[in-house]
Formats: sequence, C-alpha cells, structure tokens
Amino acid sequence: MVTRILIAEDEKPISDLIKLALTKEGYFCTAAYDGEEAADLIERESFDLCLLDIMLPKIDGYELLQYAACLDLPVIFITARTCVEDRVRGLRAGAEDYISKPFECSELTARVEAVLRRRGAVPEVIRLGDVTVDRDARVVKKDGREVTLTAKEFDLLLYMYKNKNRALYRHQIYAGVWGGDMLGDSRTVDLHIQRLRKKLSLEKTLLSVHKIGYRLEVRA
Amino acid sequence: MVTRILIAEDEKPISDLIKLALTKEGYFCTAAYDGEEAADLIERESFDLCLLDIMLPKIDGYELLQYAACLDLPVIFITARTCVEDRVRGLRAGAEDYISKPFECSELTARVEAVLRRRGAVPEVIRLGDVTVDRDARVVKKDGREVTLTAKEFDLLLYMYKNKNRALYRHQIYAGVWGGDMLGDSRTVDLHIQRLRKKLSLEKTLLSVHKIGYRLEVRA
DNA sequence: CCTTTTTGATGCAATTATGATGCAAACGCG
DNA sequence: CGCGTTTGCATCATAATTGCATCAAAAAGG
Repeated sequence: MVTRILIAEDEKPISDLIKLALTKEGYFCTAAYDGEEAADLIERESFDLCLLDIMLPKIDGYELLQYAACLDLPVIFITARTCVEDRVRGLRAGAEDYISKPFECSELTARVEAVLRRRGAVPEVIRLGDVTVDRDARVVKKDGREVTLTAKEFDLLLYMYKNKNRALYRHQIYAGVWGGDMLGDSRTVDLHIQRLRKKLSLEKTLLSVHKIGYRLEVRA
Repeated sequence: MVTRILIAEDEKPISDLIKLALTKEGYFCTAAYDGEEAADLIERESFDLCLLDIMLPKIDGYELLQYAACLDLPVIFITARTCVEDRVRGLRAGAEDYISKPFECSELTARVEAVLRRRGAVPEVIRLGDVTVDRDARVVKKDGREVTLTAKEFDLLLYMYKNKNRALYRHQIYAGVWGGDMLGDSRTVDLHIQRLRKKLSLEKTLLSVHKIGYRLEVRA
C-alpha cells in the first residue's frame, strides 16, 4: 500500500530535504509551498499524513490543521519556534506530533513512522489462516509457498486487511485502491476480488456482501 | 563489521531468549539485568544498538534513554505495557522504535535490522551467495574473482543491500542512490539494475517487482 | 416458480511494464 | 586536448497486467 505524505513548507531547501528523506523511506511525497496550495491538495488528493509548517503564507498551519482534522488526516507540525507556548497550542489543536527546526532526518522519519503506526497502519507481517503477507517485501505465501500477486491484487489485499471485518462498498474499495471515482457499474473490483480469492483460496475469508461489496473476515 | 547490542532486561528468561535470537543473526550481545549495570556498560563499551526494558530496577528505561541519546546510541524500547501513552512518551523521548512483550523473535530481529539500516550500519563485508562485497575497499568479487563495478553500480548494490528483502520503488531507489527527484518515467534505475544483474549473475537475487521496482532477496 | 438483479467464471485484447541492445553525450584523466 | 569509460536515452522485443465482454450461477423479490 502506498503511503502518501503532504509536505507543506514554504522554505524550499527544507521542503526538499524532507521530501528526499521520506522518499528514501518509501513514502510518496507531494510538496506545497503555501497554505492555499496545501488546502487545495488536501482536498483533491487523499493523503495519509500531513507535515505542516505553522508559519505558512496565505493560510497558516493552525487553520489547515482544523481542516485536516475534519478529514481525519493526522498532522505533524513543523516549526522554527521552540517555545512551549506553540507546542501546547499545536497539540491542543489536535496535531499528532510536533517537530522543531532544525531536526535530524532520523528523528523526522521516526516520528512519521510512529504516527502512522498509531493510526492503525498495518503490521509488518500479516497472517490470514495459512496465508502470510510481508508488507515490506510485498511477498505473499500460502502454506509457506510463495504466490505471485500483481501490484493491484496486493494493494487490494492490504486495503481489505486495513478494513478487516467491515463490509466495504465497491466504490469505497475502488477509491481506496485505485484512488479515483468509480464510474458507473464497473466490475473491476469484483474481478480483482475473484482473482485474489482464487490465488489464495480465500473463499471463506474474503466474503461477498450482497448488494454492498465485500468483507475480509478475520477472526481474533 | 561487528555489531554490538546491549540487552537491558531484568527478566532473565526473556533476556536469554532475545540474546539467543540476536546471536543467531550474527550480532554480539551483552546482557544487563538492572539499570545501573546497563548505564555502566553503555559508558564502558561502545554499542551499536540498545534494547531497553522500560521497567528496570535502580535506573529506569527513560533515564537510560536520555543517557543513550547523548552518545547517539539508538534505542529500542521493550515493555509489557501496550498503552499508547507509553509508546508516545518513549518515542518522544527519542527511542528509535518500540516493541511490546510478548513478541515474535522475527519481529524483534526485523525491528533491529530496520533501526540499524536507518543508521546506515552495513557490515564491512557483505555476502550474497557467491558474491562478496567489501564496503570500504569498494571491491566486489564473484567466486573469488574480482569484478569491476562502476561507482553508480556499487552504490546501487549497497543501497539495495541496506534495504534487502524490501520491495523498493524506482523513485525511492533513485532518491537513495542518485539523490534527487526522478522525473517522469526515466529508465535509469532499470538500466543499472540490469547491468548489476549481468555482471554478478544476480538474476535470482536482484528481483523485479512488477509495477513497483526491485527487491534484493537475501535468505537468512 | 419465474423474473430480475447481482455475483462468479473465463477468454481475450489493449495497454503497460520490463528486458535487451546500440548509440551518443558527458565525464574523468593523463 | 584526445582517449577510454561511464552514463543515460531511444528503440525494439517480450512479458505481464488489467479491464471488458460474455455467459453461468446464485440470490432477492414478488
């Protein structure tokens, strides 16, 4: 599953540094250089995490934070100021975390990881009966034997796992995995679900919910 | 290069278990059974990583963490508690990672590797089947015979090794090795991967991950 | 019990991704 | 400068993925 991060920071060198560091860790980053751009991107794309400089042109970090909170988008504040005042105000406003410039890249990535983990990111290795999924390696095994999944199949499986034990609408699944609006009565989701079921023998686990969509049933 | 790990854990069975698991992976482990011992060892020896139980006799994990932070010694917290409070407190205080008891040994080693990787700790001599890589000398041998790699090829190999067993996106590899943004659909990464494969016969080790990028598969 | 709707199965074709190779620009070095 | 090397682009060949069309089976609703 692709993790998308928005970097809202007006100082380009810093923005670039962050982007490079996070890209190296495997995140997909998009940069915004002022508050307006950031708000626009937040609305149009679906990010998993947002790094916000407090002092941004046009729309400031606090305002953006409130906006992000509506969408349940976690935020880490970035700022040059170190005073407790700001830290408290940021966290009280609902920021997940806070990091002050200048910072070590390792600290940044650690905090990003921590936030994502807290937000129910998926564990490294997932077990579904006799199926094992290594998220990092993108390797899936059934009874210890490797099964090759295509990129879409893998992402779909991960998405279903993230939302396990919940009936998901087709358009919801489509939006989550394909990342756009599903037009009309496309059967794309059905097709991929079927292929997953077949490849991993998930007939009893990856269930149809009539007239709704699908549900991945995982017993505790 | 020898990687030394300090295990500060007062429950001996757990400490022994960890030591066994990590020793098997080739790390050199030292055990401390209370906070004082741990502080002492941290001061006298130079460890590459420290596993700290939060609840330790005499000096607790948080205090030790601050001490370790001064020495730029990365820390992974171990604890029985799973509440978010603690996790946040630990990570805020600067822990690199966090693992809750009970845990799988494979999870532990994965986290240890992840932290060391983030720290850029790669052993001096890397072995990949019949290929040997001397990191400092920048010399690569296949079946004992030297093979000349170009600078980019060598860096790429090292980067892939640092992130072994992980599927890496092309842009991620580009960012890590070339150090900038990969624009558009450049095939530069593919080319270099192919050259590496050919020179070192890594067809079975340096694998393509369709639609994603590449993965260096190293079996334990 | 029959009709309608929804879901499952399968073959196939268009698209897209990757591998291979030749070549030219850029680079390093004496 | 001139030479060899490195690097990345363009191209073609091959392989994989993906979504459509179609038909079969199952479920819902009278």
